[in-house]
Amino acid sequence: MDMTPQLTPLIQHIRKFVPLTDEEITPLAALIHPKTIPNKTILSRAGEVCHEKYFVIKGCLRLFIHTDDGNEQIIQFAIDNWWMTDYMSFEMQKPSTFTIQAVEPSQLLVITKMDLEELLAKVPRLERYFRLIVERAYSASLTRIHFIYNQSGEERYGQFSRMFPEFVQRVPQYMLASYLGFTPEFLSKIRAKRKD
Amino acid sequence: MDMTPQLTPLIQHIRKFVPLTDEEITPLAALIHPKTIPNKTILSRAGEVCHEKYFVIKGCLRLFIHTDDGNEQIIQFAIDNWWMTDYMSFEMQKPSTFTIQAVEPSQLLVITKMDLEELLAKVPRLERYFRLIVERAYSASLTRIHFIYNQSGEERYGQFSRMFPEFVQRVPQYMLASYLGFTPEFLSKIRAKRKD
DNA sequence: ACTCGTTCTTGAACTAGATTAAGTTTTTTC
DNA sequence: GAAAAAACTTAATCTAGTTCAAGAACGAGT
Repeated sequence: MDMTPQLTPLIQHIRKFVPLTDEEITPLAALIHPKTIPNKTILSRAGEVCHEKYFVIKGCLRLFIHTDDGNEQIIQFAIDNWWMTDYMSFEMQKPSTFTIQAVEPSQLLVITKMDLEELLAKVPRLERYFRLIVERAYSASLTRIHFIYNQSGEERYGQFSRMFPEFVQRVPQYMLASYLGFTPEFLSKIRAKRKD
Repeated sequence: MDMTPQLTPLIQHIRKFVPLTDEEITPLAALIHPKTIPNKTILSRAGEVCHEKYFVIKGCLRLFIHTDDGNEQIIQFAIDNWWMTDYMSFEMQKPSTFTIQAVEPSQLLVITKMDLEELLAKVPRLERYFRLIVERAYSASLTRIHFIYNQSGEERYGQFSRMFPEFVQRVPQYMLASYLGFTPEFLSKIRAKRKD
């Protein structure tokens, strides 16, 4: 019988990267907490220290920055089975430049900096898990830089909607435009062109 | 007396992030090897598996991708005290999309995938070190995406040369242009404008 | 079902940066 | 130290994407 139904997606995710015994699940369950939040909930605010790390079970988060001209630039989305935090702020416990906010009603798992350190002390194997996770995220972001430099906005949109067709439906278009690095007006034009 | 003079910069670097006893240095010294290479040496080639991870003691590496139109797009530079590898290829042992090449005569420390796994087994604390390193690199690359989206080429160049004034002298301008995401011609114009 | 706020669309005028091509300067090599 | 190769500059033309402005469609709450 499973004592930690909410943790299941995370445990499965961890086991894709490192072995995890049943005893090791105990401290995990003690230190990580489920949290259900409505759309638009702000989890971490620019200017404040980011104290928590979030694992998305279901839903969607965005990490964005306030630009000089008063807009919001979306740097990252997190959907099912992604960890999200401001790594810099979280690790150094310095004020964050980013804001993390829900873009849909979402089911999360949350762990604080303090509890994560305790967890890593108790289950050192997880250092490896988190290393492998970040390595993937880093690789992905380098590839993203390559695409930003070498593809037109239209090509990036095409590729993105081929890779995440359902996702394009889920978030407002102006957020997609922000993430892809162009204006909502331009996205509108791209879509108009494709319709015929 | 120091038995491992070449490892000193790495050991100092590691100790900024995690404690490291003298006994733990022994496996480190046994598995990591110094390597001195001339300018333009190719360390890892697109299409082949990237078997090694490089720590730059002195010099400079670049990681780039061959674009469809036959150019080279520089994704990352590595200078003193940076690790460089194609994380995706190295970790999955799948063919790499990137090429890693020296841009100056360089002094490196090299470790193979196999030896790294052995090292991590012997000194598990290093999992944490490598995690913290990649987290920083990941944060930096997200911030870079923000700058690419929200600053003009000229602003990016200005900021880059303020942050790394010596570095701008060291590498050819067309590489800088490639890294910053515009053409060498445009960089030329920026510089002409600044001269007066 | 109506309303208010949010999101999406369209078009005209504009600009940062690309492209092409030729010429110049600097560096490397024999 | 001459010749070849690599790196940098300049200028004219062109285009992907921005900005601004105004209107249309959608959606959630009462």
